[in-house]
Amino acid sequence: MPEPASLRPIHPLARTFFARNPRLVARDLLGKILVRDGKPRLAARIVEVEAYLGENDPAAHAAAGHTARTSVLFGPPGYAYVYFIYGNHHCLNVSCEREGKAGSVLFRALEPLEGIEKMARSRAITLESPGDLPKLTAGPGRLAQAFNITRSRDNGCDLTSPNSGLWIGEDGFRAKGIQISTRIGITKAADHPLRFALKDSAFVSGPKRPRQRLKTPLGN
DNA sequence: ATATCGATTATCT
DNA sequence: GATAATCGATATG
Repeated sequence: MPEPASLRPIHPLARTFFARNPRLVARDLLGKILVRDGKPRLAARIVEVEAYLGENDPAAHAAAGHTARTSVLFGPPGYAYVYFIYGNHHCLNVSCEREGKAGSVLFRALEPLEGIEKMARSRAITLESPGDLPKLTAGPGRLAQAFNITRSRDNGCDLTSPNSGLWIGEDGFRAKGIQISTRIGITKAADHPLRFALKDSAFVSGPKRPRQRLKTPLGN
């Protein structure tokens, strides 16, 4: 698989970026880049995220209150909240708001940019065509596996600092179209428009054609 | 000490 | 579209 042409330099985001309402952070994270330093470095553009609004959001883990598990969510903004789900998968969030006020953004899908072969090895899949690329990072569990993100290794790490080895940056890319829809895989508070995706990205998770509730026009 | 369930994925039909 | 797999956090006794 060919590696894409070299990117513009990637600069880390400031902590103030995350010290806001999760919906704003979620929207603005589209087009930013998740980086895992190493040999080679891994980099992938954020194309799908979901906002979780904290203690008053029944779908958020923070609704359980401040426990050992949710501690990072109630801490300062810009830190990784990693949880383990369904006995198999890790998922990555970044904390938002401020110390004492929970809120986070779940990373749901990425477009691979650098270190694609390494991601494929971590995912234990063989890339046979460009059409296989979404299998690397389309879905929260998949992207965590591609980046070797685990709770023991990464929970609580500072995503604004390249020194942590896992961080979020920007390269000047401007998101063009943004698709807003309801969050996936939850039962509580399921009907709020808190899922954000880059329109027309082939790397977004979930149904290919976003479930169209179009009514058939009369006369067809 | 034990039971429940989940911010998912892969693999079927 | 449906479902099995799998385990840690949490609630309850």
